[in-house]
Amino acid sequence: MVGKLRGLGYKATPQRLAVLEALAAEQHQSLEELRGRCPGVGLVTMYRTLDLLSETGLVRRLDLGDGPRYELAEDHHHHMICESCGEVSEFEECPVDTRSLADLGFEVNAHSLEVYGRCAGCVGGERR
Amino acid sequence: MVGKLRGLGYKATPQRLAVLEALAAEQHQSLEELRGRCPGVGLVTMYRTLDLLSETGLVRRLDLGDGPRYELAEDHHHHMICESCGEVSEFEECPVDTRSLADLGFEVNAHSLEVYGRCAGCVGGERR
DNA sequence: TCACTAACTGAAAAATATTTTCAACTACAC
DNA sequence: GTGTAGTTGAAAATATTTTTCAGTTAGTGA
Ligand SMILES: [Zn+2]
Ligand SMILES: [Zn+2]
Ligand SMILES: [Zn+2]
Ligand SMILES: [Zn+2]
Repeated sequence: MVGKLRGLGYKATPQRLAVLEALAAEQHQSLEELRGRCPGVGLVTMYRTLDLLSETGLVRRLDLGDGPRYELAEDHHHHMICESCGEVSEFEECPVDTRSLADLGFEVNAHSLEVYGRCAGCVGGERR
Repeated sequence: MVGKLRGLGYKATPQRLAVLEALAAEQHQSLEELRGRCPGVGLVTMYRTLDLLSETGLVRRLDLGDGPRYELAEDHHHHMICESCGEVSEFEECPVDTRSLADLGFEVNAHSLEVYGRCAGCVGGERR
C-alpha cells in the first residue's frame, strides 16, 4: 500500500497511513466514522486523502442510500442493503454478465451493483 | 400519476405536477436542471417533492458519480457511464441474476447497476 | 548526514447543499 | 361553500465540501 502510493509519486505521510488504517478497520464507513478513528488528521486532509485514494483505485466511494461511504477496494464484491434494519452485507459471487454490452459498442471497465431487500434476520423474524 | 398520488393520500398540487412534468422532459437530471424547468416552485418544495416522489417509488434517485440525479421510475433499466466523455446512456436488457442470493436468506426487492467504461464514440474515435 | 524542494497539511474562510421552522395558503372531502 | 389536514416558501439554521495560504515535512540526492 505504501509502495503503491510512492510508486504513483505520492508521499506516504502519517495522515495517509492513518486513514488507510482506519479504512482497514471496517468496510463502508462514513467520513465521520473514519474521522473518529483518525483523531489527529484534519478534516480537510480527510477529504483530500479520500479523494486521492479513490483516484488511485485503492478506495471505493459508495452510495448506499445515506451519504457517501468508503471502503478499501481489495476484492470485487457487491452489497445487499436491508430496507428494514439497514444492515449492509457483502457478497462475492458476481451475478452480473456485461458481455451483451459489447454489442452496443460499449467497452466495460467496471460495474457497481447494489441489491435492496430484506436480510435473513428480518425475513425470518420480527422487524417489519 | 395524479391518481397514484391521491391514492396514497397526497394532494396533487400544481408544484408537484410541475416537478413531474420537468422529470418527464429528460432522464437523469440534477436538482438544478429540474429547477430550471420549474420556475415558480420554491427550492424547499423541490427537495420535499423529490423526497416524496422517491418514497412513493414514482421517482428514482441516482448516483452516477457527480451529485444526486433523478429520473422517472417507469421501466427497469440500467446506466452505462462513459469515463471519457461523461455520457450516460441506458440499456433495458438486465444482465443481473440475483437468484443465488436467496440461498443466503436475502429477499431481493430491487437492484441498481451502473456500468463504467467507454462509450462507442470514445472507443471508435478521438477522445482519450 | 544534511539541505533542498515539491508535496503536503490544517486553520480559517468561503462556497454549496440540505434541513428546519413557522405563518400563510389551498386542495379536496363533505 | 366550509373545514381542515396537508402543503408551501422565505428565512434561518445546519451540514457538507472546497478554497486559500502560510507553515511543515517526506523523500531525494549531494
Ligand atoms: Zn463493501
Ligand atoms: Zn460484480
Ligand atoms: Zn436512467
Ligand atoms: Zn436490472
